[in-house]
Amino acid sequence: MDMNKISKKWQEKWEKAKIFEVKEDSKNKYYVLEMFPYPSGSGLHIGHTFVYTVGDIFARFKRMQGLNVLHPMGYDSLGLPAENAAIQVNEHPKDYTEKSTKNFIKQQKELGLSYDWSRMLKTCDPTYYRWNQFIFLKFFEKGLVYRKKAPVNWCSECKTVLANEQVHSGKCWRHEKVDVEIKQLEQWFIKTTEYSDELLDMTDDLDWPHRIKSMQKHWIGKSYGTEIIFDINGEKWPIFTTRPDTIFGVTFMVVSAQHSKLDSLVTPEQKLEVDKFLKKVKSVSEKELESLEKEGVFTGSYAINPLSNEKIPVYAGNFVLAEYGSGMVMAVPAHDPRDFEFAKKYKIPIKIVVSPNNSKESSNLKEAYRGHGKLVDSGDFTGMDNQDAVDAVAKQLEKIKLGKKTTQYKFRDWLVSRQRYWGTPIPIIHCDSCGEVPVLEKDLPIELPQDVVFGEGNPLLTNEKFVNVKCPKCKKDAKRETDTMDTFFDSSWYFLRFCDPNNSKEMFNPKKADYWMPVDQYIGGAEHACMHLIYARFFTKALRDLGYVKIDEPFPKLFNQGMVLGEDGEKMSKSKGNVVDPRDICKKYSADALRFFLVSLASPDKDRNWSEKGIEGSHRFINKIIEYVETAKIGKSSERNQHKINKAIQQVAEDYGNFKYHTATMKIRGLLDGLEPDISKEDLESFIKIIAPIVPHLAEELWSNLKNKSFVSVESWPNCDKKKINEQFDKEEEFTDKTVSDILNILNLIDKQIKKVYLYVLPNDADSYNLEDIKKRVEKEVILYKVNDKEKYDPDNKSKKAKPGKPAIYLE
RNA sequence: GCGAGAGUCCCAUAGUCUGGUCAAUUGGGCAGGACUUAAGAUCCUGUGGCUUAGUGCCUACGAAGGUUCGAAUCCUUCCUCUCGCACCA
Repeated sequence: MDMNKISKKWQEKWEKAKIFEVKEDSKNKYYVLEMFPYPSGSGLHIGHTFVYTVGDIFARFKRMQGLNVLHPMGYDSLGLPAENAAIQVNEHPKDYTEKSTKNFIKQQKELGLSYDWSRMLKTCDPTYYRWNQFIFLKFFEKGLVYRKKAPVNWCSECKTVLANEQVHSGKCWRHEKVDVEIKQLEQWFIKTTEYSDELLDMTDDLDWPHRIKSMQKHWIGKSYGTEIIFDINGEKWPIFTTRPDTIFGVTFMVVSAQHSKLDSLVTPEQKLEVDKFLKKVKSVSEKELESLEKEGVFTGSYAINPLSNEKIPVYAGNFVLAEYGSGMVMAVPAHDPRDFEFAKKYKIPIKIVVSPNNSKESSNLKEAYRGHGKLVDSGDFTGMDNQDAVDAVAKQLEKIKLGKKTTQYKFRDWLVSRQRYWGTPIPIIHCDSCGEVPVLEKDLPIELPQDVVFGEGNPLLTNEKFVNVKCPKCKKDAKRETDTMDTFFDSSWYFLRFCDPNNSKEMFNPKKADYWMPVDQYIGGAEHACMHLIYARFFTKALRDLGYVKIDEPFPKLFNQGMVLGEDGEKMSKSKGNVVDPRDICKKYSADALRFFLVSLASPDKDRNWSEKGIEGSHRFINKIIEYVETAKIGKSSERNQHKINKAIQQVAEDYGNFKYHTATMKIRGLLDGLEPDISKEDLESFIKIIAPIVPHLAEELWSNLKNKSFVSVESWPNCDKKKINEQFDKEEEFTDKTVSDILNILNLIDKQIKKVYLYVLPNDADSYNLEDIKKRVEKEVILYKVNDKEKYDPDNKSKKAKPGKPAIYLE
């Protein structure tokens, strides 16, 4: 059997018969989706192959279970890497992307993935991204989009700003060597924080891997505390603290060096010092900032402690985040390690206000005390347990209207504008008189102009026709926004577009979205925990509140597949030379062998190492399947076969449904191993159906060889006839194995020439041994007696040693 | 530091939720055998230790304790590893 020919044949037949295309109907729907790829020039890598295989097996299984399965595929084809790659080879990003996408599609088809190709979408098509623009405008109308000058993350390699989510440990998510710089720039933001609470609360109900949920929760990072208002120069400055109980220990304040109102705090005498400090802070990246020693400078201003009325100096510091809380903190060096470090450095007094033993001596304090204790030196609160004081102080502040209990989030609004070409143009026009004016809906899409010059700065600025426009409001000369949208905007709603991908009137028909959504099973890598998965959830909620969808969550179930590592257990990389190209594997062995191998290695959620020996093993197994089916005697199934098949129908279904493909392959191996040649057509067909989700091409071929006209891919999963399951057969297998093992063991131990093997079994067990099988395996003549057989040949009187499941043995 | 997860017989992996049927699944490797002129493919067997005509015993599922008649499986503590977040006040 030429597997490659077969694969191609069936791929063509599937496509021609459109068997994976679906419409809304009365059947129960099931939406299976793998995160769509970013099509790169280098083609599909083995990791892609793996996720799509994982998703495809699931989709195929659900389809066979009779569900109306939507399984679409698309391409996240706008974005920076394509732009950069295209520039490097001196091509236009559009042409470059088109080529890459074509290549991806070709390779995916070669894997036999059961997509509804009629729904294929590409985010770089204006027919798609016009709806990005539409959504942007709707968000704008609703007040979910705004422009603001803020300290933002800048990647010098990407030459654009980045969202918070795209900064990983101070580095650009795409350039692990590039430190992100903080710049003050005017940028577009999406008010993702509007949904902080809902995003946080609803994570609990999601059927997602623990760690993804915990990562998201962390990312949103809700903390409960108290807002306290300090008076500085007659102005009210709120700060956020989780430790209001230590308010009497505040000996200084620190405002972020990036704080927009820092200037107003700096006195003329301190201006020089502060400027010097700011210059120094500016030149360091966020990453360095983290490892850096805490530094600061006195601003010259003083704050008034609302409870003690003490006058406390205000510093500007490099360790306070401008964007968290109010960008200023109250510093309690005795009870906070950061404040302690700072106070020691600048010789600021340290005042103990919480003590486990009433001690107030701070001069020999080695580190901040963060434990519990009684309040000391704390006015009316002195003597109170500090945990009780958290509430008591908050209450008191509330009473005098200088504070209140509140919550804070780490989560920030999403910075969506990018100073690059290959993205969705932001549909806004800047007018000197009218300000930021949204493009009219009828003017959408704002298409990306082809004619631009790539070089320094945003290429879109080089197309004057694109930039110079009339203001939609006052018709005067105006400038088009040249920033484009973050690529994550595109992927935040593509799953909705799949419900109605060719609609040119609406972004999707609401009824269709109602039918298909939510995505019943989403599948993808963990790297998107705090990026795509948060944005997509936000979009769904925002679109719900705009009336476009009815669901609250797009992906109630998420499955994270593991990584495919190189043979050496390292991440595959060109420099390590451990890269495996799926195309080569397909050619050498077949798509089915690759699919089978990838899922047979380990449970799909775990990492796995590539193994050349392993793929050979899978290839061998596939040949074994072919060999069996071709030599099977079709007629009536032996009872043992009926038992084995029916048991497998049940067990494998359970494994497929729970992403336990690895154990499914183990059971399939076990099944084939024990199948006898005599089998009914129906049982043989069941066997083919069982393997079909993993090795679909082979299954179709075997299926059609049985003179079936239909596609096994859309046949229904076989019914398990429980009456046919008879554990006696498993017992027999076990007894037989053990007996063979025993006989061979004895043969090994003695060196007599043996011709005959006599077995003496307990009468009850007599049917539990497969004598033929034993003969074949020990390659000797075997004679079996019941122990109570009067006529038996037993010169050594061995028969008395027989036990349940264990015959007595005599050799001669 | 905080959070999530994991540690099983040469390697990988199943079993852990629902304790006994577990020296423990499956693949790979290795070893022996069958087939073959030979090789390959295929098939059978073995692969913790000692021991034995198929037996029995010991040691074992990261370490140490505990619960139990009984633990790879439940509880406690510890160690190691992986991943994510990280000056969030």
